[in-house]
Amino acid sequence: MPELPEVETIARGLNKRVRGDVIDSVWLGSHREPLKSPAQEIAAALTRTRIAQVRRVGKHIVFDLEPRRSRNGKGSRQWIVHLGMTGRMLVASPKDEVPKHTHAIVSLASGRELRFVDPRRFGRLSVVSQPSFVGPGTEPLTVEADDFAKLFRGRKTPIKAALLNQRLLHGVGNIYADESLFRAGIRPLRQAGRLKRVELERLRAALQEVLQEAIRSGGSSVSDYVDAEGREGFFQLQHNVYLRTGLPCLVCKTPIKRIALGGRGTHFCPKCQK
DNA sequence: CATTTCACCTGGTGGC
DNA sequence: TGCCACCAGGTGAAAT
Repeated sequence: MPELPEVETIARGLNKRVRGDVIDSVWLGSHREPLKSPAQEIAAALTRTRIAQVRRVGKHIVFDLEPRRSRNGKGSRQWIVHLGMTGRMLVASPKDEVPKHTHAIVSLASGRELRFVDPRRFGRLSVVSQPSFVGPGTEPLTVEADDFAKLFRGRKTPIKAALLNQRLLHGVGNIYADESLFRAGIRPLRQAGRLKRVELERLRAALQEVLQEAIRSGGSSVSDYVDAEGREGFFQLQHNVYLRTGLPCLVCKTPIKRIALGGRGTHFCPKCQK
């Protein structure tokens, strides 16, 4: 569900609301899919730790946990949450009704709860103990021109597929790949390695603009997405191509085309994008 | 390696 | 109303 702007919005909201709070106890549901390690291990690693901060890395929410001051403490850990397609991470009150598909409830010393809800169960919870969690790829918001160009050098795959590859740029998903290619005037099927330097620079600028604007709008709520407080984003109102199949291009009125690329719906304007 | 395809899930929508 | 096909912010394993 959520891409970089949505995860950024959620992580900022969580950081604001639960930074400094202490995890008292953890309940995990019976479905195995959302857990990357045994429930016991995850619950044990989280229980009685303080949340030092919450941040985003790629599409992951990272809770930096302060080490417990016990003799056998293993040092600092991170609780890593990936929301998959339909995951939500919500700050709630224990009095609030627990929605269907709730897979984890983390009770905080402040009396509130963190709830992980995910109907499709593509999301994942894990705990790592590296000092700093680094994502699979390069951060799109800050990547510079030379590094950006280098990522695509020699690649025969379509540029859209390359944008979705988390080992290259992490955080870009289907909405913002389509939207940034539209803004850059580049067709999704163009071979990544054959893009000219000026096109790559247009693409980098377009991608960073569209991600920043989406963060300012609190993300795109297409179906499930809400932030940590349960509020929808509104960047979907500014989409130029995503899910606009057959509708007139907002620039030239040509109907927006939809193709399947690597199993993902891909939307573009056949006239504006070359 | 790089690239492509498909399975993993539930739920909403639209056609008949 | 029901049934069915298709679609959906994502990955990761297996095949090519």
